[in-house]
Amino acid sequence: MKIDADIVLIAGPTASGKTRLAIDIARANGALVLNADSMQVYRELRILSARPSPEEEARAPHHLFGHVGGDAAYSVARWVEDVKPYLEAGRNLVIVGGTGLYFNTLLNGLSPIPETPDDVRRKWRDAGEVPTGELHRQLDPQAAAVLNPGDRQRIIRALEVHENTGRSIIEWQKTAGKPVLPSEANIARLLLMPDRKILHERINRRFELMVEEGAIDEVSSLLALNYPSGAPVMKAIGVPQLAGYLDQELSLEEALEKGKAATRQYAKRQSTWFRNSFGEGWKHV
RNA sequence: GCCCGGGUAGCUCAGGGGUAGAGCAGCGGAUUGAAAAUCCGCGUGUCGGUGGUUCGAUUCCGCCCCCGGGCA
Repeated sequence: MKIDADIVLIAGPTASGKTRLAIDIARANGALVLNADSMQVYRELRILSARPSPEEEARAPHHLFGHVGGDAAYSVARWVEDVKPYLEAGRNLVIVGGTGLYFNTLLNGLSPIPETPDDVRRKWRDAGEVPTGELHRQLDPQAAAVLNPGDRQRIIRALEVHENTGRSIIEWQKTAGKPVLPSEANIARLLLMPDRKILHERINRRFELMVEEGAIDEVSSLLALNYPSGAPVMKAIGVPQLAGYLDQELSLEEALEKGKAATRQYAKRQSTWFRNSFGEGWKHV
């Protein structure tokens, strides 16, 4: 399937068929496939993150898949830095994934907030015992007015930015970022949005397939690395559930059910994002 | 066949003469350096069927059906 564009963006919820479409287009377009999925970047999760198999990767060049370790402090900012060299090289690209934030950043950029040094970041992230409501009370007035009192992750981010820069994150965010994609490029945006019922069936089947293909061993190897429990890779869908099975807190049946449910819930959040943020300019395929 | 227990939301179950709730599942929404994260919102229902009592029955009574368990 050839697409008349230098850069093809493919978005869609998990299990919607992105990988296959990306490979087809990359082959037809002579493009390379870039990953836009926040979990497929992690080396340790090939099966559970539904990363393309070695056979699939052999059908077209794949980049930014499994290229970082789960102990890395990865983020959308680092992902953008990883993508830039490919844009500068002017290659034909297929950028595929399910992370709405990554696509938004590609198209709109990030506000120019200074990077938070590790010590400041750690100070707030390690505030484990402090109740979220207490952290919310420590926010600057602007952030306090905007952030939900229960939204611990955004509260912590706002606190670290304020401490590091002396300015509210809300102020910083008023400065729009610069789009990452070059304005002169010919860009096609494709969105896969299968019917919810069909998607659920595919998700359920795929989770069982993952376990048949060795997802439990994958989790057990990951656990052996002793990464901090808060590391993003440890929160990937399927990891906590299968870890629960390995710890004998869940039966295999329960772990499967919880893993499938978590995946369905994730697909729903993705669908919400795409439905409401990816309007104009995205073609449903 | 008889005796118990039970049939209430998709699932597990609570309730009880004024047409019903909880958890899970599900649905809607937000989303600026952890984003597969994090957060906000929403009960979606012939209360097994059918007669009766009652102003009013999902609730009480009768009969029937179904599912467990026990006795034969």
